[in-house]
Amino acid sequence: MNAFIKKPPRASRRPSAPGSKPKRTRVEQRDATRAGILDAARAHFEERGFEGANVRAIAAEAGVAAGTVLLHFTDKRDLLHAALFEDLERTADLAIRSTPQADLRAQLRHIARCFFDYYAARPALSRTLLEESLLAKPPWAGRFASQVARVHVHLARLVEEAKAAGTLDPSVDAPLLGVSFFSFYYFALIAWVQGAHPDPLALTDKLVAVHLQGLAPRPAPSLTVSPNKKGKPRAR
Amino acid sequence: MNAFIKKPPRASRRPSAPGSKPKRTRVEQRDATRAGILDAARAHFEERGFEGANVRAIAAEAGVAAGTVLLHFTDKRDLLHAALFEDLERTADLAIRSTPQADLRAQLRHIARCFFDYYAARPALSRTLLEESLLAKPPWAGRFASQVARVHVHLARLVEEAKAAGTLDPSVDAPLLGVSFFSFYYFALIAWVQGAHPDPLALTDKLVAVHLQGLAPRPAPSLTVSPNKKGKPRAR
DNA sequence: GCTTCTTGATGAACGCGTTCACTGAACGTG
DNA sequence: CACGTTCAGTGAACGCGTTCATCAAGAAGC
Repeated sequence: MNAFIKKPPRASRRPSAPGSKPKRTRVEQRDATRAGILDAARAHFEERGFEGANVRAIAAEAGVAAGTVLLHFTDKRDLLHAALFEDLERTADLAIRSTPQADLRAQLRHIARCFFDYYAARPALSRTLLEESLLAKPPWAGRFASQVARVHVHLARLVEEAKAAGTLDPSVDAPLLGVSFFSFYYFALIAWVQGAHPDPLALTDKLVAVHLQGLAPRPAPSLTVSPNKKGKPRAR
Repeated sequence: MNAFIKKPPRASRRPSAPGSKPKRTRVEQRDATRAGILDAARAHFEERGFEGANVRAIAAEAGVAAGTVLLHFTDKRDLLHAALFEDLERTADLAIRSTPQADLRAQLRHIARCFFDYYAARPALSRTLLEESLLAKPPWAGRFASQVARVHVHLARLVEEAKAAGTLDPSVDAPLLGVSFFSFYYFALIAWVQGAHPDPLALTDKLVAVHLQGLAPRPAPSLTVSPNKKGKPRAR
């Protein structure tokens, strides 16, 4: 600008709240601005979806300039993740922490339900959140993968427990069974998001049930038999 | 424009090819323009990916204005699908037509390979093509779903044949087994696209193998046993 | 306390997807 | 053949995500 003209202080210099705020450190300032942007982002994204929300409106609600948003977050997608990933992390924590002592099928059903609840609570965002959890680019891809890995470890532990309890054949590959579960879970979620299936939990449970049935302990080939043995899969 | 000034004819009035072209019908013109745009779109999308390609550059290569592209196609995504969906349809046709007479596992492996080859041939586009095949919006969602349904019918037929041949338990739900296959196939493809797994075909095959093992015919509970019976799943 | 450095913030400019007012040639009709 | 209509095509304008030159206030150094 023209150096001879002293510009007046800019309007809304700080993120606005009525009445002046005491001076604060840069870190406090940065954190407060970031928190305000995230709050506004959550509200906008959840209400209008990812594409329906726009950065200028989010910035306006946070009381900052659009450029400020992009100073704190790499881009619009980064903002979405920063706003909502913590909720997904809490969901994973809950799924792990609250897994009941029950048969494996019920446990897997419980875990699936926790995640489905997360998506069901955000219908306008479910497609984008799912898309990103599956196909995000670095660095978020790594974070989603870590989260899946965390749940996967938990699943493998549940599988080992089922083997020890005799409800799964000892030869079952626990990590691979975890991958099967994730396959069913994601397919059901995609079908739900696309409106092709109304109840992703029921579909997941069904697929899991058939898969687990096939992994039930089988008698060793033997001349000794027990008339009480259950062996026939449920017809469907 | 100023009615008193006669504008010279616009440059590149028609989609350009050196030398004048004979007059042609509107339908011919429309189809020729559309084909030229699709050719340019394929080249740009395959080379630079969906986001790396831009509509103005595609239009320039097709010898038309950007607005012309949007006259023929709803938006940039519609252009992508119009450019590449036929290839995916041919891939599905090939997968169905060339399924060998073999055990079910080999047949499913073959089908998966055909589709994986389609994605592998377009590395720059694989993520977007996969994303769209899973999560596209109408009307393309319907088209992708129809295609999946077509393959699903084929899978169910293969499953019934396996049941008839005695390699699957008669109680197996053929459509549900098809859904399991799609779950494994998509999970493996996502893992590949994300760089989390180098060989989607091997992963799919592994998941399918375990699943099918669990659906092998089981002896009815009986006092009669055959020492030759194979029954233990492969340990992993 | 002053000077210099660092960094949080700004908002206009830019790139690109999309819209739309306008153009002109093909088409249909009298 | 003339003329009104239809529609393929145009490209500037617009919306929105992102960039970047600039500003100003906190922090560090002397």
